[in-house]
Amino acid sequence: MTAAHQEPAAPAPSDFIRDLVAQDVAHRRYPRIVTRFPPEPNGYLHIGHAKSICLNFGIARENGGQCNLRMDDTNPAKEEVEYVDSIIADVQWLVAGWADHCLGFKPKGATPAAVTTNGQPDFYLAPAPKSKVQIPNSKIGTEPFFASDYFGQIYTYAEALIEKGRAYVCDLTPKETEEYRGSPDRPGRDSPFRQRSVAENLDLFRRMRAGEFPDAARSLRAKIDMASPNIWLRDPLLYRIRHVAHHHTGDAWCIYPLYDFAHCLSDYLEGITHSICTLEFEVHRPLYDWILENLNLPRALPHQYEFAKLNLGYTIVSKRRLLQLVQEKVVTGWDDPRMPTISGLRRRGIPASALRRFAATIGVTKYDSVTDVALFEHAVREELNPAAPRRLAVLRPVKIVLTNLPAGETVTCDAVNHPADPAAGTRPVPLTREVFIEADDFAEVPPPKYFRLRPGGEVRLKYACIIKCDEVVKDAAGRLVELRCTADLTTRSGGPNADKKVKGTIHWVSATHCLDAEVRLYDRLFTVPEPAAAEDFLKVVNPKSVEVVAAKLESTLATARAGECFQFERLGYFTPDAKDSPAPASGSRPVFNRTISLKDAWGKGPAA
RNA sequence: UGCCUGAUGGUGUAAUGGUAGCACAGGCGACUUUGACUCGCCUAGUCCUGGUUCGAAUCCAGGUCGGGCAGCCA
Repeated sequence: MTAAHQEPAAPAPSDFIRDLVAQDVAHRRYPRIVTRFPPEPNGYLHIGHAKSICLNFGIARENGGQCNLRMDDTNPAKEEVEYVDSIIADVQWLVAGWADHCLGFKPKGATPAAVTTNGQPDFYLAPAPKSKVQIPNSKIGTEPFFASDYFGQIYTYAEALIEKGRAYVCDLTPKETEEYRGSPDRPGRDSPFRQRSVAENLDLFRRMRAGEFPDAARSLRAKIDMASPNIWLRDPLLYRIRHVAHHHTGDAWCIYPLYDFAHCLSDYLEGITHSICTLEFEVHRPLYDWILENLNLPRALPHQYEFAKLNLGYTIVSKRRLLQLVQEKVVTGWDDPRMPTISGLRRRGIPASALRRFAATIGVTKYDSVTDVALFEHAVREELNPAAPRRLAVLRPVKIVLTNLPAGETVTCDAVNHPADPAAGTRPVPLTREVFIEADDFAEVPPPKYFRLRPGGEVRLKYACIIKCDEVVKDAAGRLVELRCTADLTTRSGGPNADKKVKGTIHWVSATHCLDAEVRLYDRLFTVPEPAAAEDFLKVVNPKSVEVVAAKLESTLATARAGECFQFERLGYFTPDAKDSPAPASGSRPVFNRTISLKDAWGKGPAA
């Protein structure tokens, strides 16, 4: 984006969660609103996470609060630092210029501090001062929150539960545990180890921690109710034994807390007020509350709220399946521009503001829906249209010889940089004897209502003049070689016949001044509206999701850099590829990605 | 057949007992040196059956249909 672009002055969004937050604010139930975005670092963030980020950061922003970025890293078997790095980069990019002042990071290495709250011992981990939030990853700087930084504290809470008789060490095997749990319509049975003494539980739990037992030999369980209609209240597991190194804590632990135990406590330790998650955690909420309520915690407790995650048409929004696409090399990586990952979308040229606009458009509800991709595409065009400078580029060139223009002569034309913004100015584009036009813009046998170039017909070269097609030259095989046309220079802007009307105006570039480039044209990755519902989603991958063309660009595009977005007139929005673009001035062909085509009422489909 | 939860045009949503509105998509038209943008007009909806009420998308009851939950995943 070359032009600074402000967030649209839209009315503050409203939804059922924001309404609840507003009530809590009105009743002063918390000193400050604190939310969190808690991804597990086992994959890259995608557009569904973008919805959640916009919700959590949006609420923080609208209430003068803060939103902590927290790695929910309690399962070392699946997690990697590559993922934590990508998550940090993606969140910062998405939030930049919008809610970075709300982004909660902690001082590097910080863990919850012992404090006294209302005369009671307590633990709390404050975010870093705002001034330092901008420099994550430096040695003395800040970093995201990590659930794994709370393992010590969580362990202490586990012992507290044991001492209260609310948790016990269970020796059932995983298989037996499943059998004892019962089923949704059949109550479970008590574990034979349920009545162990506090002393024995404490001893066993400490020995679990000390590494005396092999994986899965024992577990720590909450003692709640094996007959509960809610499966998650049937003595859920709190801790499991896993002799595995952790990406953040190394070999410090061989027992790891499960999500249900770690999450609510992480929220509490960070002073989270509103813990917002997706619908599948609804049945876990009673457990979330049970754990916190059974620990006599002195500060106000966080509460969990659930919303429907995003489902997008023609798209897969599932880390597991996205990982499959990467592993099976259906795409080139997590940041392939066809991927709905935040890094893929960014590389594709989608601005962060478009993701935010999209999030605001779809709102937040508990209704499980499939959002039409058209809503997303609209948000992208809404952001790009006012911001993207216009350029001329020909994707599938056809040569035109302007027979009345001498070779070597250059007619300099003025092209406007943005039709809606005179301040963007103009740039010179050279008209020469040989130019390229789009293959689509000539039809030897035009269909009805076709108003571009045809044999004997006239068309305007945008910003230049009207030309007439005198002759169609073909080779022996009948393939089009070139079009021989005459240019009517009196129809140039400012010329005596400038106002002459022709039905069509087409884009073009000078054959002698243009730049060769590789342009990648992307289409949807799947051929069906709901690939997630397909028997095998890999079988509905669109075989034509990318097409690479050798294009001719106006020479001013030589200095374009990744991150900048241009509208190639009549075609769509394009951006230099951040990974494959050659170094500037290297002389190699630049590589552009098509972010999105222009709407096309004529072709009724993706342009070009 | 257990528990939790939801249902408003094709899609996403608003209306919080008082005129069912907005956006997208679709259609028609105006404008146009982008078949874009912009502008105007149009199409199209409260899951069903009862009940409460002067008045129900909203409250109540019963149904129907959808989603979620039985990992030592999150």
